[in-house]
Amino acid sequence: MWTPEQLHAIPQLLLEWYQANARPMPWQENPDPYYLLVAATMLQQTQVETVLPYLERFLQRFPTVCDLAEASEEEVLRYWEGLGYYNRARYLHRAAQQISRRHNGSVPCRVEALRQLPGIGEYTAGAVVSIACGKPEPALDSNGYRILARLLAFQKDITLSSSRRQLQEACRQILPEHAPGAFNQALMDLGALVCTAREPRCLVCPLAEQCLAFQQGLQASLPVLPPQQVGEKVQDVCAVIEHHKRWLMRKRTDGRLWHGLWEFPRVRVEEGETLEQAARRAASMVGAQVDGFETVAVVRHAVMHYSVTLHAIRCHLCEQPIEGSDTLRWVSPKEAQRLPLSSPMRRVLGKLMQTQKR
DNA sequence: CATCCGTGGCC
DNA sequence: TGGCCAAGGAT
Repeated sequence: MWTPEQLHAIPQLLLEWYQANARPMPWQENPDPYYLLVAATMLQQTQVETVLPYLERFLQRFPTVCDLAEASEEEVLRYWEGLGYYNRARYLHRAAQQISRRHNGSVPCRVEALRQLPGIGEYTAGAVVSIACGKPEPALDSNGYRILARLLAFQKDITLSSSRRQLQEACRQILPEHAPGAFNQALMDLGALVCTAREPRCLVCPLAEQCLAFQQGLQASLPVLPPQQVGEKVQDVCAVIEHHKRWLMRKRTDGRLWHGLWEFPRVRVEEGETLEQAARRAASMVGAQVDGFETVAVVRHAVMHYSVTLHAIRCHLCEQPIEGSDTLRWVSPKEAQRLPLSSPMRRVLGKLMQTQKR
């Protein structure tokens, strides 16, 4: 796999580059395992610049494992709102509760123990133990896989589990025992700053001389990735059901998209269906009969491979009132603002509040 | 192994 | 505007 020359030169050159070019991270002063656990979880599929303000707010509110374990899921989600992948927040919350009970409130520093916890995979466990505990474990993220694939001119799809295993093994062979945390972070910083997905800056790369892809002029066509799905355009409607200046909101509990977040009852517009018909269907989903439809907001957003136009349609409750429950509430505008919402639903609420003022 | 889960920035 | 991408993990 590696030539003897690469085996020695790569970790050396990478660590030297890292000493001069490391991006400052808030945990560098105090690499606490709990801090790293929260940070690594937030950083899953999410860029550093996006995470940092969330991380600060989150740790200020939940400074210890126990603070997080004792909080309500709804409050945890409120602090996660806007970061996406909300299962991460719910798993982290549960992990904190398990650490509280089974590990006396201190985050374990063994990969096998961490991997038992919900939401913690190979990357997150490796990041925590290597950075917070100095243990020689790889922490390969998409940056690491991309860099290793280019260094080795690796020709197979790097998202295959067989490829991942090979690249993890390759990483172990060059992982320095004395500085695993710095090495792992160096891979991520090099991937973010130099060995980028598009237009890698090979002319300033410390590993250019060791990189088989660069030598063969393949850096732009590696790594090999699977073909991706084509985007689909869809229309959604949410029903803003009003009654005595309150709105009927429901909590999503389908275990899928936006699980645990609140919304105005929402449906996908079906083929041949009008927006008003869809609004009736959204209302009937929570047992409400409505009339008096008026579009109050149109919000465009993207979810995964869908491109969504969300129409918020205000309507009035007719006939008997609807009973609230754990997952259904009549809320004042002020109460609505305090609920955890998805980003598009937060924008709908913002427009509603604007029109309310006038 | 395939699919699902968010969002914002960039070009 | 639309596609791509980012400190992945669960089912």
